[in-house]
Amino acid sequence: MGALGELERAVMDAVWDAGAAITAYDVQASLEQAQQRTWAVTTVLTVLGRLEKKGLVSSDRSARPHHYRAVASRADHVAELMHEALGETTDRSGVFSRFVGGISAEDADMLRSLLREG
Amino acid sequence: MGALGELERAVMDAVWDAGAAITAYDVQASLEQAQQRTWAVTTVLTVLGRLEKKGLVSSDRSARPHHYRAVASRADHVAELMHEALGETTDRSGVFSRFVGGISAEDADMLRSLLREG
DNA sequence: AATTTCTTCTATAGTCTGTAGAAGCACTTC
DNA sequence: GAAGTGCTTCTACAGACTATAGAAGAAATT
Repeated sequence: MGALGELERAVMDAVWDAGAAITAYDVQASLEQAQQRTWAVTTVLTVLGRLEKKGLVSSDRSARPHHYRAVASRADHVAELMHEALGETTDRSGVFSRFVGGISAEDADMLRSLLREG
Repeated sequence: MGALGELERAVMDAVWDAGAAITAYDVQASLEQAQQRTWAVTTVLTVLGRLEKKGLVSSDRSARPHHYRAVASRADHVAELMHEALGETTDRSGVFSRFVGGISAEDADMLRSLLREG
């Protein structure tokens, strides 16, 4: 539900970029590499816990350094955010028109061909 | 920037629905009609002030009951949210594919024709 | 059993939102 | 011009959420 905070966002990026299940330590290392600072592992664990509560990650607690994985792909997540933004808006054509007007030619091409299929 | 709270959202809806510039009292009345409760005008004014700080509304403070208006249309706002969600995502086709897969046939038609033009 | 490794608990400070009273300013009216 | 009336600004507080991590507890290792 709620939008992600900055660190939560960074952690999700680490999880997504990992592709597979990773530990808090992996996330910690990934964060440190991506940003220019360090975080306590407990901080990372707290955030992972919150992300799990939000349904964005799931954990395997049988393995000893617990493993975390993204529940949905980044693409799924982003697409869902877009749907959420759209919501119940009645003026769909107005929204779509402005949306389409703001994307690159490449993006437009992709959308076009995706709409052809289906 | 930050996502809107529930009341902020309701206030924006009132402003958007008004179509033109409206006063805090108008918003108050609109809110009361839309929901099943009342708010102090000061509450509405505080929220309008916050929305102004966020750049979502602008105010004309020369008129005595100050007038507020939406800076962007609802469609603009929603389209911008969608762009923001998309952000720098590299896997555009993955996102678009999932996004398109989740919209109605009517929406798809609209998008298709909008993409044909331009 | 001692040590190391990892997790859970607990806690604090900061930001944001909801909520609105109190106090101030301006315009009208006696 | 004193007094109301209507509107705005100031100030404030409580609740939620986020960032942050130490301390303490549990488990695996030596």
